[in-house]
Amino acid sequence: MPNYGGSLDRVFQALADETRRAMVQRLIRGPVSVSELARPLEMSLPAVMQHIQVLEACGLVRSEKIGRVRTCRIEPDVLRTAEDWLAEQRTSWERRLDRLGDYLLDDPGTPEQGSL
Amino acid sequence: MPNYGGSLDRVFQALADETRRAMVQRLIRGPVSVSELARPLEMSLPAVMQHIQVLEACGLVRSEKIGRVRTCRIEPDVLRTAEDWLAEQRTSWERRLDRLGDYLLDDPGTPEQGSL
DNA sequence: GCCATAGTTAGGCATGTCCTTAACTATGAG
DNA sequence: CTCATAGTTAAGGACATGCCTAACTATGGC
Repeated sequence: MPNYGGSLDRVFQALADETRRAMVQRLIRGPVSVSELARPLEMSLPAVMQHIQVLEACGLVRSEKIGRVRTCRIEPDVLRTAEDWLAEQRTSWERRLDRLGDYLLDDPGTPEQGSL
Repeated sequence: MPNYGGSLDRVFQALADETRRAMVQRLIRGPVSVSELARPLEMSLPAVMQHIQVLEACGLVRSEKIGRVRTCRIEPDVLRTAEDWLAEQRTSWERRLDRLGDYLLDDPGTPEQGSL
């Protein structure tokens, strides 16, 4: 069972914004400069910068400045961390359903309750 | 390719809080009353109620009041929606890495750039 | 009917988020 | 050097979030 630290807070928070999800989807296709990232977005450059900072703060994105161009790239590990947490919940749910099914087949007396 | 609507905003937002993730984990184990949900949490009941409302608003949780007890249960579909989005990003990333590998093996001239 | 239990509503406060404009720095082209 | 490009910093405004307390309603046990 992974640890997840407090980092899930920041990752899910980062992904809870349409603009930042669009940025992630763009960066999945390959590294890109700040102004290239900003181009399809209808907002000021400082606003874009702030989104990038949120993505960097949670480790979803890394960036490097060469000359006057900052190039951003995705960091897929953190994306995986979030996916893992969700998968863990889903499998817990599925295991519970299985146990519940077995139980009901065995002794169809009392309905479900609590941890079972 | 799924649609995801604007619902991902609310789901990720809901999951971006430690307390609400703890609630989800508890509810995965089975349906539970409001005060039972509140017990392990160090906050007032109204605060717990507000968290439940957030979880219900994004469809992660459904609840039903019988007598004076409100019983909450998880709604796993929405959890799956979030997981699907993340999986989609990851597989896009993996496919891109594959294409990149093929390309570099084929003609190791120009480095990666843009959509490739 | 009386009281404890379970939940709800209302109001308020501190902090966080998302965006803006204005002014600024640094780099590359000519 | 001069100018345009690429990005950055600072300050502030509008609104959302997460929590609280106080006061309230509804139900069930006796």
